Amino acid sequence: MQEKLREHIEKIVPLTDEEFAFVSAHFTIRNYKKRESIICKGDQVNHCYFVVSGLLMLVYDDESGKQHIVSFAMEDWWESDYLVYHTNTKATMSLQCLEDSIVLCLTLQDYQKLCAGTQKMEHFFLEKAHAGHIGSQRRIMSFLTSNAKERYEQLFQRYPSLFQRVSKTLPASYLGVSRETLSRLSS
Amino acid sequence: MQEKLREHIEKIVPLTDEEFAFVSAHFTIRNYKKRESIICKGDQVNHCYFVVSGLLMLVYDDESGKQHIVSFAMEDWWESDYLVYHTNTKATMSLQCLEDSIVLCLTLQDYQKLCAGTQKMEHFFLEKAHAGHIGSQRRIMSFLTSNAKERYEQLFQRYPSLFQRVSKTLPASYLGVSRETLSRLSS
DNA sequence: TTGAAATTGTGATATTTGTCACGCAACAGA
DNA sequence: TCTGTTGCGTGACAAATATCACAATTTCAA
Repeated sequence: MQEKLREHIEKIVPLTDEEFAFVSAHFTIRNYKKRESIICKGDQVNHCYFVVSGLLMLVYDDESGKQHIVSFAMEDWWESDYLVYHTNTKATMSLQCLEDSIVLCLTLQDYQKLCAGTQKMEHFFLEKAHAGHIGSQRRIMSFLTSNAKERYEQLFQRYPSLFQRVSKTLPASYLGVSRETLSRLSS
Repeated sequence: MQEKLREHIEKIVPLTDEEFAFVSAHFTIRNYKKRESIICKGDQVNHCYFVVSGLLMLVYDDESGKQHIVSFAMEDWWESDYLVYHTNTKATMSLQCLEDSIVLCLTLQDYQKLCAGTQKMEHFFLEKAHAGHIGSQRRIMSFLTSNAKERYEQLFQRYPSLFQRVSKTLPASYLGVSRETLSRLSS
């Protein structure tokens, strides 16, 4: 399990065995079943999560009861309600498992210790944050420049497997389209 | 000029005079006039920019000639075509001045030197990257949960001055709405 | 000052997308 | 196996938004 984390980090910064032992000691491992919630709306958010295996989604439920998927998190992804994680407020979103999943959990305190303790890890998280920012920007561009059909095609091209792993309602609410419209587009 | 940068950084990490002198030495200052382009589509992107004063926009022009505003950058903001900045490819977007502007420029090499040289700066940029990521996520949520009118109101509430500083075509193309629709919404 | 260009509002209409309703098929749990 | 739930497609219609056209106003440079 931890090996996956090491590989993942070492794509960006190489680590000695001792360094990785230090890093690794800050994570705890957890198993979740399909449909379980890792974070519920209103929770204190103490952890961010590295997905070892499985599939998660970060969801916002609006007042009218509609679900909006802010992001999916597949293997090797980091996820949390970051706004809340960094400001220590209560979760506005929930983080749910779409498949049985194994995650590594990191508390905010340990995250800060890791960053302060080894510049390598701070660098690693900086690179990840950049990648996240660039990814979000791509998604914003997609909203600005593309209609529903084009956004669907872009998502399909980027994550073809996603459509086999989850029901089509979910990509629809990630794309900001009703499931009926998505159904018509994809047929 | 550099004082603004120092204040800005010190909101996150305190710096000694020597430290700031070291940081400051990596930036060069530039003036641009309204309508000038700091980055043009196709350029090599060598710098990222800290806006001392003025107003910039990051724009993507699609094949059909439509303009899409990926972001505005006001005083105290950092901006660049980050994807390109970090991957050393050619600009897909352009960065234009909406007012006479003063910016501080940082090359990628110097950015890396700064990060490697002082953990404080790496930490500073990490915090900035998080804030950027959270901001993008907010905008994505806005696309997912809100119609044109609500998005307009959110933007207006967040940056009321923007609507006095630029023509209404621009907020429209930031919101992903035609200028006609925006005009009808705001009247 | 003056004339050209840019900005803005608004009507008419087309297009895209959402909503509601329904039936059928697949699937999971008792 | 039975049965309720969920997922999926699709028709009919409604709502949101885009597009095109035009006139009034403002801005700005010669």
